Amino acid sequence: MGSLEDTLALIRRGSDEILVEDELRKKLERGTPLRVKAGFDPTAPDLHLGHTVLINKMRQFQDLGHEIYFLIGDFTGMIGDPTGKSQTRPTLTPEDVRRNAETYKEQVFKILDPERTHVVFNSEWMQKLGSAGMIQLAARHTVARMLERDDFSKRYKSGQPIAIHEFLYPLIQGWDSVALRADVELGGTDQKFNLLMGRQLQEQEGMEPQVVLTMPILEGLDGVQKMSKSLGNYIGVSEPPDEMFGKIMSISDELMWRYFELLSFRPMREIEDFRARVAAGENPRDIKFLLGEEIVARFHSPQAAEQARRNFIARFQKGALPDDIPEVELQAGDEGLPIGYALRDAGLVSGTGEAFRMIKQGAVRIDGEKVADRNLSLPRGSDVVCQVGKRKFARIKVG
RNA sequence: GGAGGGGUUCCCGAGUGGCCAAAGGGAUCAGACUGUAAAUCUGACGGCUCAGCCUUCGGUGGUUCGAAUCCACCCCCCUCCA
Repeated sequence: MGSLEDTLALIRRGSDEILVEDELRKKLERGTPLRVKAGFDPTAPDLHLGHTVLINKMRQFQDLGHEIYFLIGDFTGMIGDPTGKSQTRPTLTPEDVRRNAETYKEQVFKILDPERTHVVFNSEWMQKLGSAGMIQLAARHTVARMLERDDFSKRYKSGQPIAIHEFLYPLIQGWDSVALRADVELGGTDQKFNLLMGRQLQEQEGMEPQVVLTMPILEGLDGVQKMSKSLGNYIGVSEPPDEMFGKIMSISDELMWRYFELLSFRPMREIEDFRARVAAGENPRDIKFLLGEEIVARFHSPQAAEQARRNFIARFQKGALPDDIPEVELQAGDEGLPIGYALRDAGLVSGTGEAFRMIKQGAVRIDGEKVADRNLSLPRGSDVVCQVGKRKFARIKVG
């Protein structure tokens, strides 16, 4: 480890805000490992790259020798974090929460060192708190102050419902920091309110308040909304290499720089150099290849990354078929299998209505030949590759 | 508890008796152009082998030849007052 200033610079990289940086400096000066907390709501069973922005930062703290508390909000998960939501979220059943939490644990260790990570569940102390304790906790904050939170006030002003239990969420998250005696809490910028709650509660408990470090929210594939499972604009860390690579290639050039900044481990200096090269006329696609390879290598392997790039080039630049086309065996009557049913049953379209629409739009190909006749039937014994649009393929065998 | 406003297709949001499967926007999908980019343009966008038929406008029942639109009751949300 270098000097204190080097450490601070490293921590600062990519972060949005550090509250309060002087306090962090003092904590670091003590030389003892800090207790670093980050909480995750077990609502989404799959981690995506958006989550990894934060996890990467946790990893960084870990590498600096600090103690990481990976908090799974199994208790709060039953409430559903209202942050950034325009409406009340449905609560999860204990079953959902438990199952999702398991998946979280598996996936997070693709980045964090399991040996040096404390995985904790907030139900541990929240269950003990009991209803009386919960009421005392609720008494520590006022409605007016709660309504200061941007999304609450927006919802309130625009006439959207806010359920009372949603007010409890920030309080519980803050109480988690008390229970863990956290020195630092990491979270997305949208978590700022909740993170600051921890400082307040810790001070009330006579503890030194935690330092709050916020990380930017990663935009999803659309480049506008935040990456999230429910919006479908995400890249999951468990996705197959080709999928992961392809999704990265589909982002806009502008968004690529954002991804470099938040997801790449390359030094900023190197990224600036890429920018210069693109400005000088280099095809941004080739730079995007580098990003795609780095990400795939992180979650799979360097070999998989290279293969993904080759597959991508073969498929989209040279028009080759993907090599992992799903096979479907379908039964036909004497007259063969009508194309509409074939496409539907192969899962290429949602129904025959969509099948006909796709045919009309010229999106359907069989063995590379464009299909124009909606009354076409696949005869028995057919073994053909059907394609709908650029991305959906299936090998259909008719029996 | 009282008064008022509202619940429309994935989302937002028009629509107050037939011309409504329901404007417009967003999202999405497809085609063109490309770098599977982005942006843009074109088309589709409840279901169905589809020039037609079937099922939708919080729920249930009613009025009517005909209801998203009118009536009754119920459920839910919001605002103000208590």
